[in-house]
Amino acid sequence: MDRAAGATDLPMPSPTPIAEPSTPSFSPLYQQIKALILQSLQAGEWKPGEPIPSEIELAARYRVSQGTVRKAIDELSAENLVVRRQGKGTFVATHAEQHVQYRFLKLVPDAGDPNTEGPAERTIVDCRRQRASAEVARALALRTGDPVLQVRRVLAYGGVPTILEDLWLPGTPFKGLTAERLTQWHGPMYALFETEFGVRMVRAEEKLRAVLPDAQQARLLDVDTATPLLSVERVAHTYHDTPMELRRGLYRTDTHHYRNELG
Amino acid sequence: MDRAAGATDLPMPSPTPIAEPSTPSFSPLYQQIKALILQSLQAGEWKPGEPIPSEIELAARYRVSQGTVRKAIDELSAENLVVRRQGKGTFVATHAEQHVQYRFLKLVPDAGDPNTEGPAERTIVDCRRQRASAEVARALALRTGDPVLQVRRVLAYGGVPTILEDLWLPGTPFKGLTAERLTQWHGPMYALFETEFGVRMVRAEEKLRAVLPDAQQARLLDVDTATPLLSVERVAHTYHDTPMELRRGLYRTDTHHYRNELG
DNA sequence: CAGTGGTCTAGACCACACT
DNA sequence: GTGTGGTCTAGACCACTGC
Repeated sequence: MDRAAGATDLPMPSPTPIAEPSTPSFSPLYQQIKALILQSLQAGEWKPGEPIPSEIELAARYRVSQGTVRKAIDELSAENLVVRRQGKGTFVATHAEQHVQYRFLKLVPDAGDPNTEGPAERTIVDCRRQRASAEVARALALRTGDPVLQVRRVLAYGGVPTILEDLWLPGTPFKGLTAERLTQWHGPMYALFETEFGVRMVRAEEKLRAVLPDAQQARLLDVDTATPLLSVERVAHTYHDTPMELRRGLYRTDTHHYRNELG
Repeated sequence: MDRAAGATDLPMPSPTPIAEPSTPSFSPLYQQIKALILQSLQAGEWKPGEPIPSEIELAARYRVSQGTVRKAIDELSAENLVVRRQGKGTFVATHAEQHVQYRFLKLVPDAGDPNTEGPAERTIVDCRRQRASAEVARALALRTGDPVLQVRRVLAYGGVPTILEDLWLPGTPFKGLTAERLTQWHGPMYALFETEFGVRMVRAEEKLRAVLPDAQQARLLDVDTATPLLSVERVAHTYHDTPMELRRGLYRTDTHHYRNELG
């Protein structure tokens, strides 16, 4: 069913937006608008932290009613791609904001709230360019042998090493990322990815397992090899579900736990 | 700011619903409607799986526009308390539905999708009434010594014991729950809670840790005591965030893993 | 004050499911 | 066809922000 309409009547809207790029399929108007906004988001038309145009402006731009734009933004907001602030505007979400910092880190101390714990002490153990193994290539949608960047780091709380992480990043988007850059950066790593490389992590999935560390891992976390650790394998995605990071974490769960909400 | 209004003008709505019970505070109209619907839900006015009144009916009942009811139901739907079905109606959500069965179980097989795995083989190891320890009482918002029901069971997949669970349930709402009832029931345990005891689990939070089993736990899971296991402590809540179940699970993660989505 | 998002209404039409 | 939820519009007013 085509929705094309000769807009002659007044209450008869023209549900076909004049669309800047062309949208292929047919779905509710607000979904099309959402897709268009998403494109602009991905294209970097508005940067993280910046306001996007007001609902009225967007309604005019796409030739739809404000209510339709509203519903599109509602969904983007529900997906944490955008943040609404009454009286001010709608802003591109960012990992740099104080409120939602470390959104993807679910490890919290057993006692006391995560905010009083203070930031982790970070140590970059290793940072090297290399070629993607088959496994890494699959996770990052690359080809085996493509250049990747591997980072290994330790996070400690109150002097106690608690998290050991290995990261793999696709080489091309992260050209220029060095151990020094990582060391000097203060704040969430994903915020650095945004500001320095224009890569915004939007969604991630994790696989959790209980494992024993090998000798090297045990040493870095200051535990013995019989201490069970929480293994967290994460694939983080940017817009359009493009995988952009593989992360393997080992968490000590003697003083912390992984907190999860089930809706 | 009071919203009371003498509805004389036409486009001037009367945002104060005639409200059946009285709603205490002041919030957007649709929030008040949502709260009213929630009350009916909790009171069991409509049972799980049954349709709630149509949007038009509810709009008439509460003296608001359909759009306002719609927004209220939108939120209830987003919170999985209610399920909309186009052309049919809006239904009270239930754990008995095929599609969202085992919504709270995040353990999935490493290979193959969870649906082909088939249902777990369930074994009730223990089921007894006893008095709440301080710890259990705190989790369930009871007093120490209050009657509780404790259940221990093992879930196996393809003959391999994979999950060992201890459950604590408040004694009063679950009066009459026996090992026999549990054994004879086929389907999700939360579905049994709904149909037999009118307790609908709505939300839960979990704390995950990597641990080693004690001798008895190891035996029940057919592993040795050096095998790291995923410990999952869950508190499940019914309406209004009332805790109704404490569950401690031990998951084998050699063939399965705990899958989590980060938005 | 003007501009933004947030709420509410009213009415039209569409898509879907029963009967 | 009737009734349900789903989409879209238009317009009014409210609440918050910042000039």
